[in-house]
Amino acid sequence: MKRKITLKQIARELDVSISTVSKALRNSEEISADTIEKVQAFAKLYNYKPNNIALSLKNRRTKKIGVIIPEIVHHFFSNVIKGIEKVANKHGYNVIVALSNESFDKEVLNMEMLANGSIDGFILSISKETLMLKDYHHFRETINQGMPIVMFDRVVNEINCDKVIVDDFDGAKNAVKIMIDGGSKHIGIITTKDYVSVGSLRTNGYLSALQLSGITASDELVLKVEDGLDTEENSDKLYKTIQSLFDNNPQMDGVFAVNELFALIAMKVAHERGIKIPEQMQVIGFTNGVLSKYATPSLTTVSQHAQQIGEQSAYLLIERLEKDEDLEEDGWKTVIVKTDVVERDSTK
Amino acid sequence: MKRKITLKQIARELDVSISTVSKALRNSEEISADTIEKVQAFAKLYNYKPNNIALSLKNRRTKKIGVIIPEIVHHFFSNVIKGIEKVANKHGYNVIVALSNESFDKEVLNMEMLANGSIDGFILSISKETLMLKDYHHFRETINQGMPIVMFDRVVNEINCDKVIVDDFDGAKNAVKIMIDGGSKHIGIITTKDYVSVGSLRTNGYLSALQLSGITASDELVLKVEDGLDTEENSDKLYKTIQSLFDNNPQMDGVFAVNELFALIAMKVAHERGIKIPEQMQVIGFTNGVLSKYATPSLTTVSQHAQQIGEQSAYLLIERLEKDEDLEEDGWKTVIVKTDVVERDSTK
DNA sequence: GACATGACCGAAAACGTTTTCGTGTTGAAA
DNA sequence: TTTCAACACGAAAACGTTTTCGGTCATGTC
Repeated sequence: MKRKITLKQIARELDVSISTVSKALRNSEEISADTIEKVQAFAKLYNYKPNNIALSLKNRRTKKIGVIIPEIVHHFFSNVIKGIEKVANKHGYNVIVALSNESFDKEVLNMEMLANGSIDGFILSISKETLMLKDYHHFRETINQGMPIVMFDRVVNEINCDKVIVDDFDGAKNAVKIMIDGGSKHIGIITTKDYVSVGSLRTNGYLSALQLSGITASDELVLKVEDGLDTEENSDKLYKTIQSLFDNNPQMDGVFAVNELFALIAMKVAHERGIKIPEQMQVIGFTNGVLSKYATPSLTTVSQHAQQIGEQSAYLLIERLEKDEDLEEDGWKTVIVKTDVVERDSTK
Repeated sequence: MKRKITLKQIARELDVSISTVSKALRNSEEISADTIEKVQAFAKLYNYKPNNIALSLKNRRTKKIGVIIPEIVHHFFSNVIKGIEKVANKHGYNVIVALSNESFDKEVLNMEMLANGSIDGFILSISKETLMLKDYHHFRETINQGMPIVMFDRVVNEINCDKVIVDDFDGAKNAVKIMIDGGSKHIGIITTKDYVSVGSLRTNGYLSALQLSGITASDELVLKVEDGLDTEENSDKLYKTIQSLFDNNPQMDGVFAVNELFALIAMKVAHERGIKIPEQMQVIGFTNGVLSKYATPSLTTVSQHAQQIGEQSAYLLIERLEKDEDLEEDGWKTVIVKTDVVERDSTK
């Protein structure tokens, strides 16, 4: 098995020094035209590419950004990454993705693997388990060692760093308001446990919208889905949980779900029970993915502009990376990206 | 901004040599218990972690696997990655993901970025654009430079490497047979252009099933969707294309779609036209993701055992990586992972 | 007292780059 | 012939590790 060719090999082959080869390849003024041509021809022939590892070691920077996301399958994260890549590539950075699968251990592990030299900075969204455990030591350590972090979507106040978030509260409030305007009186919400920051923010937005319209909230109508139920294995349990929301609230005429999956299942349950959407029940989801568009009926959603979130995150990180090293430490920014409600056929 | 602590700094601080520190940290016999304790305590205090870049350079291996996939959002790829990670982690490897977004240029770019030192080997699924252009030079070059590649799902005969594929032909054949057994006489297929290998294999399976049952195939019933229509921006065009399949074939009573999205849209179109599923039309998709399960009605699919595909790919790659370098070159393996039909409510 | 034996530690090379500084060889000016 | 710049190139250090090969002691043995 052949190895990649190195400067040293080229040098030996052409009977010049390593330095000469290096300079020739970068068209240095110091090297004669003859030598430059000779070296470049040889390098091209053997398809020489500088070894990135050696370069990283020498420059103490990799020009790579590490992205850690909880789940790869959500359309939201996919678009965030698209946004990150767009900005990163424009600035000469590459993007590397690792997954936490919503697990604390994997998050820590993957961060350690990348932090020790593989990348220059992180863009990440915190896993559910981490949020539940409230153990943020790995973020602190990473930052302490001089590696910047930008958090998006699922952020946490306890850590000082740049952040990009969505106006979850207002987004939820607007969505619920639309349902109220459409005539819904008994609106249920399918959300996550409160430790997921965006979940609780959206829940509060929901409550606020109800209050503004003089509707008294009912605990019965609030379903906080336990963690781990949104995996393939536990899908039946999730299904039953949502069915019970319908069982407990026969008068329910609207559902606000904090993600696409929850909304889809709610529509499926409604369909099974002969509840007509949107006539007898309106449904709105959060996150504007493909599922919403192709659901039957198509789902009204709160769109998050995921790509924009990615772009903003990349900007913040690169700005910090390119800034003069030991300048002022603080001045962490938090960028808020607005949401829009995309109305489709699941609302009136 | 603090930098990560290095062996050299520890050595200076403790007034010993770098070698001593290195050995002490690895509990070498050569070092006295006193020194070991002193060094380890200091290292722990300052949270010393060896610099992976330096290690990679020295060892000429990174213990990292690079995965390149066309699209992050498909449940299929998500599960493949899960499988890869499972096996990789068990063998002490880490996994790094990069996206091609179905683009040839990004595929080449990302491979180059990872190939030059960042990883030990690739596991990848070829982008549609690459398949269309039939330009495989980047795969050849990578392999020539001694970096092994394992291809999965979308593979290509022109390249010699280990491969993991699905029995697309048989899977499609079985699926169509189920619809025929269920009474469908005019079965349409929504597939991709032929250069996507799995697309054409599935098309052939469909044709074979028809032939076996004495049904003559009709060109009208075969819809080969153009590339690029399955992105968010072009979703309307895709929609219209599928509508035209219905328009051209009013007698159609069955649809076989080569992916989840196509199947979902077909169901949506059927629903709009008042066609009852499965009574008046049966639908089967390929790939068993969440969408199928939660569609209304739930979708019968050909399940691909994505995780198993990932595991097999990782096994093949690691086996090759750990093998004695300059042993026999060839003997490329192709592993076939079987499919199963998961029957749900969209078939009788 | 000479010598071997361990115990403990350090110097240096190597991985592949880039870059700074130095050095030798020209040809021309003095 | 000497001197000096310009030109073309090489040596070496540095990035952070691991590992091989010695080296320096003190101790024990005869």
